[in-house]
Amino acid sequence: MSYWLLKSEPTSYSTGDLRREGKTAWEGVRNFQARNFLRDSMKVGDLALFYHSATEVPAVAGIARIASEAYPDPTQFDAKSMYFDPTATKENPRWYVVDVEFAEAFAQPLALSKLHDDTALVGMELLRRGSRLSVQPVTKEHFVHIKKRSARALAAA
DNA sequence: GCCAACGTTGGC
DNA sequence: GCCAACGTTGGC
Repeated sequence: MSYWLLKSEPTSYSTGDLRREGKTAWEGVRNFQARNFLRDSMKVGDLALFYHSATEVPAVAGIARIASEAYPDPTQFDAKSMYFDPTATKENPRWYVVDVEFAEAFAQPLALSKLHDDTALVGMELLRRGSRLSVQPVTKEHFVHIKKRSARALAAA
């Protein structure tokens, strides 16, 4: 079983949205490295940190569970979608999605600034300067540590 | 809004 | 295959 981190701008899709819907197709990944992780390495049952990016307080806000194998991203074929890709064909899709389902919303999101202060998280891809990868692997140790920190934040609140 | 870092495209 | 130009991401 593997661990991941998924970025989303909360104005576009947040942990609250996932909690409400229960499950969603993780659409719109348009970076090859991120796609390869989705398509080739994610397995049903894997867990992912749900990260809120490009927002006032960037933070890990919850946990999602991978709920399907990868399949072609339907938005690449939809001329009306902002994710439309004219180079993609049904025979030769370029972009993929997995379904993700709600697992947990942190009572108190763990801010990026707090994560930067945490010596247990040294080497985490998210904390690398200039890191933009929207789908990234997370070590089990880092995943467990962040989950524990969120539980402590909950207990302290 | 600024801007550094990064990924992709396309001319050569 | 190189690399400049461009567009995007995302923290601040």
